[in-house]
Amino acid sequence: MTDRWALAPAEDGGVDVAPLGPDGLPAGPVVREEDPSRAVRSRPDVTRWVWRSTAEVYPRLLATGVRVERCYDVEDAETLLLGHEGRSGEPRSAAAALARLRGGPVPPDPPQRSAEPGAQSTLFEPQGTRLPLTDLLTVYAEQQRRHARAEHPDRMRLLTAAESAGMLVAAEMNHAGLPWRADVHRAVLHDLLGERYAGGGEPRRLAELADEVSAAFGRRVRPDLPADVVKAFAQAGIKVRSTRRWEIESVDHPAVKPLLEYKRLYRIWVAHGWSWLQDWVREGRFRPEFLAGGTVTGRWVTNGGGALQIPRVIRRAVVADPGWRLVVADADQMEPRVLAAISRDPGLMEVAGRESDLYQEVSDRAFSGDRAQAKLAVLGAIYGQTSGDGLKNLAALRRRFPQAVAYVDEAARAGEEGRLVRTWLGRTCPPAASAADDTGEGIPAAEEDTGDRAWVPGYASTDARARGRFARNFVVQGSAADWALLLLAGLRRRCASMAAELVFFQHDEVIVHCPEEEAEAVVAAIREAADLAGRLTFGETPVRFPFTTAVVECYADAK
DNA sequence: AGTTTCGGCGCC
DNA sequence: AAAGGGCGCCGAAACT
Repeated sequence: MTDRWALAPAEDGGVDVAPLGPDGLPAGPVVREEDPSRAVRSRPDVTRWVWRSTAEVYPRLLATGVRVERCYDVEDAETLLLGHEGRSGEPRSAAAALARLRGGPVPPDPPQRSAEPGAQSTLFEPQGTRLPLTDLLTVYAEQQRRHARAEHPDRMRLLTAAESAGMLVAAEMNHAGLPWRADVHRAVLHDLLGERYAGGGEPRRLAELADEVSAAFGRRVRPDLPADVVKAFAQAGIKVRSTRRWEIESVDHPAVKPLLEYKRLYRIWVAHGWSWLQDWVREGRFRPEFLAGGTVTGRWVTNGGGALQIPRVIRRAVVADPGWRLVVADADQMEPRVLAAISRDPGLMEVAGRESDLYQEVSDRAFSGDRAQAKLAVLGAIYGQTSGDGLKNLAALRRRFPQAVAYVDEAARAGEEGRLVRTWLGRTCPPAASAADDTGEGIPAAEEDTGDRAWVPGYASTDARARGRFARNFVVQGSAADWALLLLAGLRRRCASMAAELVFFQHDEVIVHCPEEEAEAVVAAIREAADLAGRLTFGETPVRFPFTTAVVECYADAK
């Protein structure tokens, strides 16, 4: 029978549900259920739930122990479809989509709230305009037709399905939390920073380093104030334009060493110190809010706690529960492998078809054995390096892997010219932030007077160049994010039959928390999911996506 | 006084 | 060696 059902929260705390036919329209009556969890639990044969917003519905289900196999997130799909259609500036709520269909006034999107420490407030609040189930399905049915009009309909369907799966994963990670030992964290802080003083001021070690810096300059200097430091260097006869580490490092002055150490420890103190611990860790779990597809490229972001920037020394505090393990899995050289897959460059695909160190392989072929140079060249090509040794290295890369370099060059040109640029699955980079709706898409804004100027190498404006670099990186980083979604979806599926839980994801790295006896099965599941994700995302190519996996009790012991 | 931007740096 | 992509976070500085 029907395996797709739709679900829409009602005003009274209940939900409306209805089975869907192949056309995406109701294939049976709409039923009102008082208890959302029971509505789902009592329909175990449903393999995909269509709903407005995973963030609205799914946390409530998880709180009562209910999980779903798949979903389709209408508002996420709307965002992806609008982007693909070159309409990324338009409101993306389901209500807006409905209004566009009916020709009424289109409501603007509600402002996004930012997370507050420990608030968890998003769990029970609808964060958008509710839509009656029949209206939601009107939007859904039209979205099905819009998929068919996409540049690659099958890929577009895969993209929206994959990102919906990612939203389930994100909600489940938010629910599970990352195992966190506050006592270990405190021990690390004490070890690095020394005792805290009453009143919330700097801990002992920072105060000592500040004194050393002041002594070296011969006057009181606050090392946390860049302007103060620049002035102090100037008085010592040393011109520095900023206090960035790479600029200070080469300066010959006794203040440099304690200053750099101060900056390192200061960073840990303010970003992951005692107040962070107080704010973000509860009952042995760090609970950031993962947001799938939170960036233009499709990379995830987190709200609160800086979960994607946990310093290495602090990872000591991430410890598995007793009898459990952390399976830490890191994709090896993901971005160049993705470049091989999307460009179909024969040489690079052959290199990426091996599981061995890709940079070493590239180096052997194009850089006479200098791995570091090869790595810089590959990353420079992806990031759009414009100067330094990178250019010389790029030439060597271009000779050996012309199709790969041409692929990112073409993306850069499209970006500079203001054309749409897409990932392999069809996530689309807006041409530029529109002047009307400048809510900060992260896209460098277009200049007003360059629209009709032909693209000439070397003559593009600074802004156009920035857009070019963005677009060049977008196709690789974004396609990598496409692949990562498929990986997560596959891994989630394999973990569903185990006690294992996904607890962390960071671009090309995933952590699974599982009983010790499941660890080897999880390692195997990651490899299988990676292979499958490679085939599903990019089709049949020789490219492999190997992982480095470690089964550990403590995150810091991985790699 | 409250809000936004900046400088710097953590991660990939 | 030098500076090219994506983020979030913090305090201070620069606004209103």
